[in-house]
Order: sequence, then structure tokens, then C-alpha cells
Amino acid sequence: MADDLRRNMALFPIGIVMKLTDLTARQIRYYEQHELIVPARTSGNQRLFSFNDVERLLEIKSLIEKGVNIAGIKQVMNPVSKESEEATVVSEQSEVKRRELSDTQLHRLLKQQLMEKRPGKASMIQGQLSRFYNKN
DNA sequence: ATTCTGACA
DNA sequence: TGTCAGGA
Repeated sequence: MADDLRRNMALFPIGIVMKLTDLTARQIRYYEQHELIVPARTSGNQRLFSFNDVERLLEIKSLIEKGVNIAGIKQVMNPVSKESEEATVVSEQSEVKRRELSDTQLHRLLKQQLMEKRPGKASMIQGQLSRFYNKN
């Protein structure tokens, strides 16, 4: 359990994260603007990512590929409370619950989006149901 | 050599 | 999202 201490320590610069996640610096910075990730900064204002940040980015990437946009991801993903170090204090159970909840929320969100889908207006979810079922 | 922010022919 | 500028 002193594990996430390591998972949360800021280690790599954006360049490495780009290779690790196959995301562009543009995307990574964009997701940060939308508070999907909160990487640490060096004294020189350079971003430093932790393993947790990379994991989140991979999750985000996965959702993006499923056709979920930022708005949808914000609702499905656990907001980065305090500094990811906070989540470190919660029990392993709540960790599991959060995942289950996320899935439920995704399902609800998808249904919700499909319903209120009005012509002309861009929907939050662009993918179809099929995409949702063969997830991960 | 890398990364950062802001902006858009 | 890509990409270029101008600075650190």
C-alpha cells in the first residue's frame, strides 16, 4: 500500500508520456486543461507525470477511441480530487466500487445521450452501442 | 534538444 | 487536433 506512493511520484516528462500513451503533446495538454489529469510541474514549469497520470491517460485514450468526448469522460472518470495522493488514502474497496460505478455511469450516460440526441446538435457520444459492448 | 503557452492561413 | 511562433 506504500505502492501508490511510487505510482504517484512525478517522474517523466511529456516526451516519454507521448511514447507511452501514443497521444500527442497537444492531446495530453488538452486533457490537462479539462482537469482529466493534473501532472506535477518542475521549477521550470515542465510537466512531470506519474504512473497514475499515465494510467489515466491510457483510460482517457481508451474512452476517446470508444467515441466518448471530454464531456462524457468527465462524467465517467473519477475526478482528480486533491492531488492523486488523496485517492491513495481511500480503501481498496472504494477503489473497486469506483470502477464498478464508472461502468454503470458509462452505461447510463450512453443511454441518456442516445435519447436526448437531437438533430443538428453535436452529441457527447459519437460511437454506437456496439463500440460500448466490446470495450477495453 | 525539449517543453510551454497562446493562437489560427 | 494540428501546427507555428516566441520564449524558457
